[in-house]
Amino acid sequence: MDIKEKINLISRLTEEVIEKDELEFLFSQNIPLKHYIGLEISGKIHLGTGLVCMQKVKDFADVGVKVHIFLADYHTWINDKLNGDLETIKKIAVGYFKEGLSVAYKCLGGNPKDLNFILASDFYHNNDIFWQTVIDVSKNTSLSRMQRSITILGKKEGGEVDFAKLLYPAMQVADIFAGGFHFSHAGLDQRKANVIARDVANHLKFSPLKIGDKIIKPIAVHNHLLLGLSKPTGDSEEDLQTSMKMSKSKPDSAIFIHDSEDEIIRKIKKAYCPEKETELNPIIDWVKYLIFSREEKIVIERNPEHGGNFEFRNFEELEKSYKSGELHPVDLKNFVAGYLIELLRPARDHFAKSEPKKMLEELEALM
RNA sequence: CCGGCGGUGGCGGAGCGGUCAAUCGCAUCAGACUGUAAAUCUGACGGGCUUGUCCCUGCGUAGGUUCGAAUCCUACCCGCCGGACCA
Repeated sequence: MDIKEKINLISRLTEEVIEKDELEFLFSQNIPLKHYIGLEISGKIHLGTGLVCMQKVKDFADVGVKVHIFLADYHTWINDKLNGDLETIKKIAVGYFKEGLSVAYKCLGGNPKDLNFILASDFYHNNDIFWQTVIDVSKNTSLSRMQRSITILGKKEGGEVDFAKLLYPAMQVADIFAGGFHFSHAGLDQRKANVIARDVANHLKFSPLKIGDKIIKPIAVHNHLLLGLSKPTGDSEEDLQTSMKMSKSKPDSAIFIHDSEDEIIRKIKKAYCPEKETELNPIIDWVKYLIFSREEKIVIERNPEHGGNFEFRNFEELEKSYKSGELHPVDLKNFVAGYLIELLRPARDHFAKSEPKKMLEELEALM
């Protein structure tokens, strides 16, 4: 694969790559490149993580970058998820979570053996460099900036938090440097951490990121955040933005990788999906990011009485048809539900087996 | 540790001695309307059933006062704010 193709693959369907110009330099270096994505062990794996993030992970793997999934148990603890109990979180991380991400990767056609999992607490154990880097990052970042950055934990800016939460961004940034990762991949919501990483990159004493003698900044790759299935609400633009994201805490706004066929159908059926409207329309969003990310062409079935089947060769064609009113929400929904049922079959089957099933049930008992 | 304020249903938030299972808003669920959803309207929304001017549980926890307490008193726990301490 030539460099141009690599750059295209890494950049495709992302919200942004900071800075895209630096990709060419990196790929031309002929050194092993390392990718990182940190994930909190916050609950069941939904399609945002399982399919969108993992698709990008696969893009990295496909261009020959070594991919690392950082199971952020400490961060999860700080963020009070799963009862804020570190031992429980660890167990779920190396059990359910690892299992789930692997099988999600498989759904996308990847080989789970390519995934390198790192448990945060293992990584931190007896790791002076990491803790020194935490302090190093902190010394190069102001308190107010850290306070603003708590949005990466899903907290409202300016909200009340315990002090540990202010440690979180510094730890996340330190993960990148202490691990020596060239690519910091995350959802767009994690932008603040990655921007801090780039801002402090030239000032770190303990573990600057280097190629040869040259200090480089980690390249931030931010993937799209899938829209939730419920109607976005809120007065301010900001509220609107947050309310439309898929969220584990809103049970029916998300589909989980192991949801049953009936659940998938039920959730899609009750999904917000205004006719002719393609902005803020979750079903349209899903078609773009979950389906056209992997299909050259799709055929949508439609009752002959409504005019017969459709064939679309790219998202733009579908979008145009939908906007015109030609493609009806119900036909689109049926297609998406059917597609997801097939795509997720390996995950569903896997979590029907006794061991994984037990892991899932243990997790559900905690929520 | 001291002081102030506060802890009510999934959430927000009324009530401040009886008529309180607790106004109201949101969320949720069901139905009507649309080839989906949304919006709108109707109903349900602590639990139970024999569905009733029925029973049980209930307003941070434990006691107390009172014929009667979510409402008053005491202690304790938790949260926020301020202060004190600071080798």
